[in-house]
Amino acid sequence: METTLGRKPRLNRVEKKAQTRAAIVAAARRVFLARGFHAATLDDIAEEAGYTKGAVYSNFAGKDDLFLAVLGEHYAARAERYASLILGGDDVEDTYRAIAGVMLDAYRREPAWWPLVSDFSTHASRDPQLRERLRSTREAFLDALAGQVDDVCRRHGMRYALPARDVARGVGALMRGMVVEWAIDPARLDRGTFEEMVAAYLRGLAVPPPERSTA
Amino acid sequence: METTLGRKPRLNRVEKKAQTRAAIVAAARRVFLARGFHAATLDDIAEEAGYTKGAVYSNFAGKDDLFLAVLGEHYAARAERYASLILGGDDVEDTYRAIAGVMLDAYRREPAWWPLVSDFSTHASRDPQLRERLRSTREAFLDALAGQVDDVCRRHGMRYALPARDVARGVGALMRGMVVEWAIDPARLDRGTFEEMVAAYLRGLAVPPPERSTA
DNA sequence: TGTACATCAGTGAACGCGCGTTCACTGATGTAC
DNA sequence: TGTACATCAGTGAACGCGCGTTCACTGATGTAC
Repeated sequence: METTLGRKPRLNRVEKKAQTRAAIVAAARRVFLARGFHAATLDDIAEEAGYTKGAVYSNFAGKDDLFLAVLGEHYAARAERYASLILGGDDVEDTYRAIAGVMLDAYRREPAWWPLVSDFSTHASRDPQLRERLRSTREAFLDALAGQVDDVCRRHGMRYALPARDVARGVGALMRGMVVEWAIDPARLDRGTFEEMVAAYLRGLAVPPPERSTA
Repeated sequence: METTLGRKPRLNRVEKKAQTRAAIVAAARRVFLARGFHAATLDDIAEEAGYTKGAVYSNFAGKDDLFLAVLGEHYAARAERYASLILGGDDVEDTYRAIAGVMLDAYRREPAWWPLVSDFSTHASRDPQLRERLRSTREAFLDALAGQVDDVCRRHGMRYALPARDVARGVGALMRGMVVEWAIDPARLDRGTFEEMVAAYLRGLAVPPPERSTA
């Protein structure tokens, strides 16, 4: 005796397929994170989802297409969360460190995510069509981040020497690069150091330089 | 009638093996750059070098070991070149832009190099022994870069908020991250933008902030 | 200088293995009447 | 409501392919005497 909010025993074909697709994407995310893009196999993913490889091919064009689906969901969820996360205090420096902190926390939660995207990017860059799909997926995500940068500018009455989108791209690049360092040598992962790096980049990009003697 | 400086017709075993090894490393570099770490095969490499796969295994423990040899040679050559390259003018800003320029030129010359190292890093991070070998190889290279940072400090009578090694690590990270962006969307490769990013990072990291009214 | 033996860099072929993709098929769901 | 047929999500197995690694062997180089 379940309400309509509970698991419906009867699903039509469209609903059932959507459910299967979602299960595969969720399973793919886990397997990709656990094994990396190259080492993750469609067998692993199908089994993790409780289906066979055929089910994957019934829902996706192939491994690349499946990964793009995982990536799209990830970015959508991230953009939503970011939208209300980086508020910070009255000091811009606090906001800068908060930005670094949010990224670092995400990394600590899923350290394999960033290398995963890096590997897929290298892979995708060798196939024009795939590269274009990845590009547009990422660019949509960068829109959200650029919006955050604009918010920071508005709140603190300032501007940067580069377009908001490039400001965000740089922060992401710094993070992505440091993730490689941390992968090689986890001992280098230091919150204070990374906060200082991000803050320095944004501080140095601000124009005119922020005056500390405002308050 | 060649002098002793010419190609010696007679090579003893040690010399001949060293020659083979060098040829394989050089061929490996080309094939890795052309196809990427995962897609490059030992068959490709051996053929490119003019040997069979057995010759590779006679000189290296395997694919990973061979890549580390390529990496070691690259870093050695780079460290040497850097040592006399980033001189810059009287303005620190010029030096910052020169640093960005040197990296960008290297990228333009061999765009596949950075993704190659990123992919190998992800790969190596999954094997403790391999990761340690990569770590020490990289750390040696970072020593050279840290030396460059110290030179800049000495020349301009300044210091940074982070140890020289981390300053360098951050610049490298920014570059590595942007390379991923450029791989996805080559149109984003813009000299001015990247110079501004690197300059902003270093400018923001300087303590106390550089005074423009010195001259 | 010459001979007999030892070494070992590089050969060539096979091994062992697993992956992404395809495809004929099935049986539950959907549709037409 | 019931029947006959159509659809298609997911199955299961095979296909096609290539890779990293191993290994018995060879023949040129090195060594001992």
